[in-house]
Amino acid sequence: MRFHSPAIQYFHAVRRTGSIRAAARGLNVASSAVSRQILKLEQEVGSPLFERNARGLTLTTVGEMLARHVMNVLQDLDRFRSDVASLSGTWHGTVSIACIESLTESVLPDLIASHRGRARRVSFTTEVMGSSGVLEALSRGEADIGIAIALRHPPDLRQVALKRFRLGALVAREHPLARRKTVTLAQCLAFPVINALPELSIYHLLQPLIAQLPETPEPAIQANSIDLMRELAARGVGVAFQTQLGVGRLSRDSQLVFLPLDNAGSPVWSDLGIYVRAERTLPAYTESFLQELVRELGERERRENAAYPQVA
Amino acid sequence: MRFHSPAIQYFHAVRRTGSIRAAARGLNVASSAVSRQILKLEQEVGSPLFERNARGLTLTTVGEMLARHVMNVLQDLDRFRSDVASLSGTWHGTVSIACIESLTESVLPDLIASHRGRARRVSFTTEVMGSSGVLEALSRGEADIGIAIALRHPPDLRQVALKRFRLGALVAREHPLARRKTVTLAQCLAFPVINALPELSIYHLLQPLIAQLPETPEPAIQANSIDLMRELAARGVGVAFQTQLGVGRLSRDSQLVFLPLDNAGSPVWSDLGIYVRAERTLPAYTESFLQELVRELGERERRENAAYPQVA
DNA sequence: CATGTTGCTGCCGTTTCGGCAACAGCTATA
DNA sequence: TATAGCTGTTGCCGAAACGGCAGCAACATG
Repeated sequence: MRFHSPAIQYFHAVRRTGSIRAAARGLNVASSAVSRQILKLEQEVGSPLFERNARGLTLTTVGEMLARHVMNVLQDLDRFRSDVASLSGTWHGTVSIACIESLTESVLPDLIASHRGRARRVSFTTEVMGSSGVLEALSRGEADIGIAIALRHPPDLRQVALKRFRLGALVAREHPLARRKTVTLAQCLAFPVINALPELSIYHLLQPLIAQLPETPEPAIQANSIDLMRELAARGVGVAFQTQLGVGRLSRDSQLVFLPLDNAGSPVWSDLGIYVRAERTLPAYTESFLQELVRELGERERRENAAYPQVA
Repeated sequence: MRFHSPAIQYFHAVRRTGSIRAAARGLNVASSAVSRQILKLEQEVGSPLFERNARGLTLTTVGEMLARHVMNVLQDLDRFRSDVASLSGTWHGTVSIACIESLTESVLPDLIASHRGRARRVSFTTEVMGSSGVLEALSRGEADIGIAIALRHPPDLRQVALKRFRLGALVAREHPLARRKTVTLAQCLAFPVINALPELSIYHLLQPLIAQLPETPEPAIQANSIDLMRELAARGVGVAFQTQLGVGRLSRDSQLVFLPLDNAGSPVWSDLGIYVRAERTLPAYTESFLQELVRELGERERRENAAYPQVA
């Protein structure tokens, strides 16, 4: 089922690899064939598509425009294929997800497991990265669904849903703060804290609030792994901060306690966005999983915000 | 700039014409070439795309799926072309509009004229048809922008905007009703009326209201042309019904008077929808005109609904 | 300076494409 | 019922496009 001219596919491969020879290797063809198709494309468009650096190729402005078109074509071809397959009862395909770390502890594994239970032929590829990386991966067509902190997103992406979760402190069961219902940032900073490094979005949520406090916090541990921070908190090393999303099981086993943050009387929100390329119709199986993801996150949002009292 | 395999374009032509030979004529190639490309496509998809009737070809279910994909590809190619062109300062292209008759008197000619004044290189194709025809033309990819009475639209279309205009009676200046501010349907039916035939949407707006009246109206003129109905009303033949959109100039010349309908104390609305294919990104010049169209219709909606009193 | 990489280009065999003419199947008309 | 006109399909063959091989110059890295 390859009814698009080779030029399209070759161009796509060259854009991804940034090199003609590398693309040729991946396509199992001679590099000369790839080179010629690119040259032919440039001749037909009437403008160079790549800048030839000595160490590979970079897209020109026109090249980026064509890349957008080619991505639309190939992604829609994918959707068409899945539509035809689903007509003959065969539902198969791969859902590719790019997300931030908060989802890996409970939300994503639960969802994928339950989905695979129903649709065995749908496989998954998930890649964990930073919020901006998620958006970029989506833009480059390297993922179908993205979950990230809701920043300003580029116009080629569409925000399917926006869910807010309360940011809270994570402490061991034996921690002095553990018996409270909520905590303020100042109360936490009286103890050793496990700070997020700037590459984590939690850093950018908390930093402005910390800056407002009169006292400078005592030296603390810094980390860039949500998982590590959680485990550290469980061992009583200090107070960690994250949304309750990343702490489902551990808190069920009662090793950890989650305390919603109270910032001058109001909660601290962490906004999670679900993103998709705008110029695209998803394959049925991807759309189906997306709906479940939105529903599940909405469910957790409702449940968690009901479980903890509003900070008057 | 034809970097898509001939099969795609041939398939598209065959779908439109419903015949291989007709498509071949339009493409200036031998019919055998077209036939082979279609056969090759069917082989690669693994399923027939057309049903061979003795008098031409009809799409199968899989064929319709491919048609959707091909339309997405070709329309997006169009957008890409316009993007490249606009990069070199050249803005040209054709905006294709399908709309109902109410727009032809004033809205569309005004807008097109003013737009061509600014962007001389953008040309227009407009086709007038019934509301359902507008939606079908859009679905088939035969128009870029559709304006129709806001019915339930198929999922492959997107309603860009929804504007409501008051339905009213149209009478000559000398008509006995002409001095009123508003009229009820019953008042109109005391005079000869010019009824719309079922192919016009006005019929479906008024019929349920007429059916509620106790008295059966006296025999009247029936027509399927908004223009004709307007001219008849101007000559004092009877009372016509339409939105004020279709009566801009004549009422300015004071030959006609527009009287908003009052139906048991509330206005009678005619909902106008602006539609676009959902799985599509419009070329810049089309998008630009679309924005103007939405703005202009919104402007008229505001102006007209302010010009006439609310029926308490 | 040597080595490895990059993209590009003749040369040539293979594949694909398209035009011509003929064929079978069907419909409408006489 | 016979004929004319349409439909899509199929061999045959020339032309165009494609792809592989080997070699080229340009540049980066050691």
